[in-house]
Amino acid sequence: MRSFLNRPSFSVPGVSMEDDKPLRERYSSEITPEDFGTDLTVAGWLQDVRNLGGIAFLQLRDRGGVLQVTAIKKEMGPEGFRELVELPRESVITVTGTVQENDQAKAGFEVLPSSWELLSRAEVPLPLGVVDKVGADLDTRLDNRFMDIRKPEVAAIFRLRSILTEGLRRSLVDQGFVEVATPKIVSAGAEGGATLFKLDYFGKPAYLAQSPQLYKQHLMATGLDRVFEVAPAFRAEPSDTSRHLAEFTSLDVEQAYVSTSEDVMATVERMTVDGIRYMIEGGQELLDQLIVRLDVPPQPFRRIPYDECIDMLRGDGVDVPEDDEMGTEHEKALGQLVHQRWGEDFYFITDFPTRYKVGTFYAHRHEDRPELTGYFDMGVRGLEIASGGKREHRLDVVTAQMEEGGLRPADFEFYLKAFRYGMPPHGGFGYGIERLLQMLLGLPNIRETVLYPRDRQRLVP
RNA sequence: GCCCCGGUAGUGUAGCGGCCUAUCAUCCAGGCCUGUCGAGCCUGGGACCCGGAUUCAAAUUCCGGCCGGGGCGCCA
Repeated sequence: MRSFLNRPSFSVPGVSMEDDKPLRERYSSEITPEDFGTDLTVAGWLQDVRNLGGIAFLQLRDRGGVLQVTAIKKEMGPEGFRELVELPRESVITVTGTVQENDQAKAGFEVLPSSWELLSRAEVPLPLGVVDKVGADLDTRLDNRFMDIRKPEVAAIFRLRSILTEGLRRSLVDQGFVEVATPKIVSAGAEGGATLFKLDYFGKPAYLAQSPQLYKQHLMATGLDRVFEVAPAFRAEPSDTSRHLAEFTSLDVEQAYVSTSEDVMATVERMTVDGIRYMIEGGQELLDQLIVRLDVPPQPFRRIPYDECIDMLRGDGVDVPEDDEMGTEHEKALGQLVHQRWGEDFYFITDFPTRYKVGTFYAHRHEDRPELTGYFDMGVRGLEIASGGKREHRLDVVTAQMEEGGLRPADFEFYLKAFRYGMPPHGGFGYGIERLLQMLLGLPNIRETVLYPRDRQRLVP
C-alpha cells in the first residue's frame, strides 16, 4: 500500500479500495482532448442504457455531467455485454476504458470499456425517476430527496445557494464583520409574536431560538462591534405558505455606532449586491442550466417611507384600510408598482410606524417623531427578504418599551444587563437567505431551496 | 388558527353514480435492432388513501380521519 501522499490519485476526486485501484480518475467534465486515446477510470450512476442489440450506449452520470460508455457485443462477448447493459438504472458503477474521440457522441468522445465493476445495485422500481419523462410533485420529490438531488437542475439550486452564501459572507467580512455563533437552545423567547418550539433541557423548560436577536445585540456590548451569523432559526408558527418554513436559515447582522438606520441599510445593500454579483460570476453555468437570467441590481435601492408606500398604493387604486398594517396583498402590489414605475426589484420600506412595532421593544423611535421607528424592510418584488433598523440602546427606554409591549423586564435580565455598563448605539437586521434565493431563481416554493425542509407536516427526511 | 382545492399503477394523469374488466404517458419485464442521445418498434405487467353511510349499483354522493396543494394571518 502506497502512502496517502504518494498516491497518484491524491489530487483527483476518487476513492480507493483495498487493491489501491482508484475508482475514479476524472469527473466526466474534466476529460479533455488530451485524454483521447488513453485509458481512464470513471465512475457514477448508470442513468440510462440504450441497447441496440449489437451495440449499447450507457449514460454514466457524475457530478460534472454525463458521459457515454459504448459497449460492443462483439468485443465484450454476449455474456459480458448482457451483464453490463442489463444493470438497473441508477446503479453505481466504475468503468475503465479507452477514451475515444467520436463526433457521434454528444460530448465529442466516448469510453470503450475494458473492465467495469458494479459498486452498488439499484433496486427497481425507482421511487422517483431521475431522467423520466414525467414530472413529480414536490412532496414526492422531498420524500425521495436523495434521488431528487441527482437531477442536475435540482443540484444546481444548492450549488448556487452555496455560492450565494459565500458571496454574502465575503461581503460582510470585507466590511469588517466577525462571524459568530450564538446558542440555539435558549431560555426565553426573544420577541413577542412568533411561537417557540418548547423542549426539555435537563429538566428545565427551554426553547429553540426563533432569532439570535437578543444575543447579537448583547454582543454590541463586547467591543466586537460588527458581527454576523448564518444559522437556523425556528418558528413554530403553523404557517402553510410557499414562503414559510419551521426551520430557516437566518443571516443576522449587528453593527455598533450607527447613527441612523441608513447606516444599516447601507450594509444590507452592499451585502446584497456583492452576494448577487458573486453568484452570477461564480455560477453562470448553473444559472444557465436553470434558465435564469440575473443582473446585479442597480444601486442605490430606493428608500420609500412606509406612509409613502400607503399613498402610492392608494394612488394606484389599491384599497388600504385606515390604521391597518400592510398585508401580503399590499406588499405584492407595492412590489409590482415599484417595478412598473422605476423598473427596480430591490427597495426599502423605511420608517415603520411605531404602532405596528409595539412588540418590537428594541426598535429605536425617531426623536423628533416618536410615532415612527427607524425600522425598515427590504422588499424584493413584493417579498419581504430582510427587516431591521436602528435599535434602542438606552436602558430606561428599552425597559419602558418592553413594558409597553406587555413583556416583563425581569424575564430579560441577561439582555438588559448588557445595557447597564456601556452599550454603544447600534443597529442590525435579519435576512432570509432562502427567500432571497427563491426570488433570484424564480422558484415557486421556498422548500425548493432547502435540502430537507421542515414545515408544519414534514419531519422526515 | 381561518378559508378554498385535492388524494386513481413506482411516477405524472383521464374518468366524477351503471358505458370502468378504469384512460394516456412514463416506468417495469420480455423480444427485435451496431450509432443511440426525449432512441424506435412489438408483447405483457401494475392503481381508485383509510373507516363508516346512502344506493339495486360508488373511483364517482355524504360524514369522519389521515395526507397533500394554494391563500390569509404572522413573518425571514
